[in-house]
Amino acid sequence: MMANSYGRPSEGAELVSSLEWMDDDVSSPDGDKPIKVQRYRPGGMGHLGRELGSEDMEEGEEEEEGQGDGNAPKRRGPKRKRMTKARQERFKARRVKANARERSRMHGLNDALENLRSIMPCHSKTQKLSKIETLRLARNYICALSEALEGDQSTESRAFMETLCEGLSQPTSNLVAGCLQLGPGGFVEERPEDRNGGRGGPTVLGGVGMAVRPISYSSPGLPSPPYGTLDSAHLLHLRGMKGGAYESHSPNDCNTPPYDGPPTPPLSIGGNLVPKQSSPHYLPPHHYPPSSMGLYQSARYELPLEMPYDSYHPPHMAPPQMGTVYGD
DNA sequence: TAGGCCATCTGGTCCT
DNA sequence: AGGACCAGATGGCCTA
Repeated sequence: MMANSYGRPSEGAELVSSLEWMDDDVSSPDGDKPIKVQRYRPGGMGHLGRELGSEDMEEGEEEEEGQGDGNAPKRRGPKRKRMTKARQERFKARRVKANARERSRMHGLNDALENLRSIMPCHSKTQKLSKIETLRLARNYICALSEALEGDQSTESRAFMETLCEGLSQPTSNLVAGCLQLGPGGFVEERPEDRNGGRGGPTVLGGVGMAVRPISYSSPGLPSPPYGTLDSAHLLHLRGMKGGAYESHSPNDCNTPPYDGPPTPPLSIGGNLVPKQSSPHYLPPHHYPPSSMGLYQSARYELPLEMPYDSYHPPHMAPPQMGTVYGD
């Protein structure tokens, strides 16, 4: 079997699946026309001569009407046409073409998704956002920019970051936080507490108008990383709470249902991956709760990093510097 | 080994 | 009839 770069079956793999199926006729609620229900039996190889359904019967074989299990209800609906060799071939060809079209369609969809990724504020070629996270982030990005345009918030504000992180998984939130902190054009100013070994994040000055620091706060009752601070993504757990500050009432507003997954650590900074050990604040992956494996997968990549490890501090580490960096 | 993500195949439905 | 779109199912890959 041919395999593409993902190790998946590709061209030429048509008509091969591991499904064995049977047709059942079930009356629709109005009892009018029957609904064909396929019951899958995974793993069987007996499908190989059957994947074309009843149309793949031996030439000249009549439909199984009245055959087989005598207790089985008679098939309703129009009698199927006899399957000739020519029909078999046409059916196969049609299926092969349909598969190719479907592949092509999905590739187009993926290309569009890749284009979307490329304009996301934390686009990274080494740490690819999953499809669902790309869509969530895109939505948040639009909302955040809209609010910024309306003058409600600055792109440097904490609110902007919060909007951006709404509904995202913790790793993605951290990725966004990291990228906005150390994004292109920005530079990191080492603060005194950093030099003294204190816990503090980098301060971003200048840049592209997105110098945003993730929020750091204590949160009783919520799972928290060992270092005792949380970034803005943890606010998401409060958003869905009844009467909470982030409760959403309108499907049209920019609130996003909270992401229910457990918190996970930062993995990327400035579009690159966090080094596995070099940062004094780096927490090895096995210390994290298992979630959002998609981004973990990217941890196998070993960067390249654009900044020295020593200057990196996970977003969690940045204590609030209200009034210093934020726009609000 | 479990769980997340993904590509692919497939049949159904709708539309032209 | 055929194409586009969709959702379900499946298996591969990867990481913890």
